[in-house]
Amino acid sequence: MTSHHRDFKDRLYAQFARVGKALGSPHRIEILELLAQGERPVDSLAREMGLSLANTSQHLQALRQAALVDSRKEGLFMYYRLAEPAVFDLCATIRRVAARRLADLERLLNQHFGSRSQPAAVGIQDLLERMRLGDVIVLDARPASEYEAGHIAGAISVPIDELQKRLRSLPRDKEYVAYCRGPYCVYADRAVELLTKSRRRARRLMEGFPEWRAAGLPITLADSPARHGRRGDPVRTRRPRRSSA
Amino acid sequence: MTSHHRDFKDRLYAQFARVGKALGSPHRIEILELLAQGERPVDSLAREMGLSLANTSQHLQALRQAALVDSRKEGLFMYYRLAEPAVFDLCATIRRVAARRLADLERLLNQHFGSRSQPAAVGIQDLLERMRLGDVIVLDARPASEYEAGHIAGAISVPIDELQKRLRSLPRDKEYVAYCRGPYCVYADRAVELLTKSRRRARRLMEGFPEWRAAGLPITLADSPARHGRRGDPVRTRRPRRSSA
DNA sequence: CGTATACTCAAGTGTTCTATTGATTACTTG
DNA sequence: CAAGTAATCAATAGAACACTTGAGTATACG
Repeated sequence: MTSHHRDFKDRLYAQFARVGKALGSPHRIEILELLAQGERPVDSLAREMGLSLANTSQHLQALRQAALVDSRKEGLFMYYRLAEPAVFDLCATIRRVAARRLADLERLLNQHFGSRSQPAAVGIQDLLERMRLGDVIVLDARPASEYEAGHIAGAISVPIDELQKRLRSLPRDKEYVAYCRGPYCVYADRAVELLTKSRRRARRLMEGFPEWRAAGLPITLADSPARHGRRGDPVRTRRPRRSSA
Repeated sequence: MTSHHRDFKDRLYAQFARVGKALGSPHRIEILELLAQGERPVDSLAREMGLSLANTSQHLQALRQAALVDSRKEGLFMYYRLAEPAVFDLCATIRRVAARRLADLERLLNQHFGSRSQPAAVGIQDLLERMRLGDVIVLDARPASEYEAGHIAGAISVPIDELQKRLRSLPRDKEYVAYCRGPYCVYADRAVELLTKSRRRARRLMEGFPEWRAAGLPITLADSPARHGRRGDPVRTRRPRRSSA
């Protein structure tokens, strides 16, 4: 009975460790954070992360083996997504533990953000309150495809790369709250910087879209599957009829 | 800026992956689950898990590097404990994802528990309700040292190995709820089995002590540091004066 | 039907991880 | 101070892992 019981325990913990193993690679964590924004095809991930296609594919296989992601094929593209909301919880908890306990991480963050002379970040509850009062513009600084896949209800999409040239079309009399992928994403910081330089009041949301969604707050989802073109290309989905462009 | 930014991201995710890596070994997960019951010295962990002392120590170093555990020295013994409650959340989330998504795990559990003809398990809320009504005996089936380190307020300690011989001292007119280390621990199942065989009404608590504590429900903590003797030995703490035993 | 594209697979290589062994350190006790 | 115990350290062999490269598969498109 005892050795049989050992055997059961070993198998049991081996299963749990399958999930843990998948979380043991920096690249795989990054993939999960990206997929938390919405589903994406392999080559889009590979390009963003600077990995080879084959390597990215292999990491995705590893994540699938650990049951952390699912996929769906559409034409040539294989779209991967988080298998369930709990997977994002996993990432968030890891971040929380790391942030609280790892001195190296704190040093790294101080070094990178330390000298930011920005207005304090806004919390999710603060933003909710503000939105109810209606005196705020919520600005999504992520790439357009991520906005399309899902965004905070009522937010406008201004990808960080386009903000500069779209500045003049943005009203001056409102206060801005910019958000992006998460607490460690810099897009919102850059947006706040640009907005502040142009004499607008702006602050960043501390959290990102995934945290907002996980809190069960109102979001707008894509009506059709996400689209991911390469930078600069005209975005193509299935069946592009050039006459209808 | 871009390559510098890549560098930052790489360092950032490397930090998160430090935590993930620590969760990638079955033995380390088991250690964390044991430490969730309360602090323990190295050799006590090693003996329970059937690992060598050196190996166990190394795993603990790995966990410490990932900032998941802390330690404290008392005499010859080095007591390890979870660094913070969020570490248990991590384990619990991993279990949840694995339970929902891994077919292998489901198969393993069916194979091991599948044929259990036991009364349905009780949830934490059910138990709370019952305790308020006062018609239930809450029985802690874990080893005495874990009970001493912390247990559900009002529970009695009946380690599973002693239950058989203590049966006659247990009242027959009450209903029992047995709990142990967690949902995959079998101590409570065995306790229910023995109690049922002796014509008592008994059910197990679905969750274990760590889940109860994580829910913020009332517990009783050790007044003094935990003690872990080897089986059968008289429990020794610091400064044992044989006259006062 | 041929070409291009997105992805996967398989093999190879260098690295990292795990567990063992034996030695060493730290502390307690007599 | 010598002996015993808990734990760590150091060295090592074998396994597992990550990334590359090149080939192979499936789908789309002209």
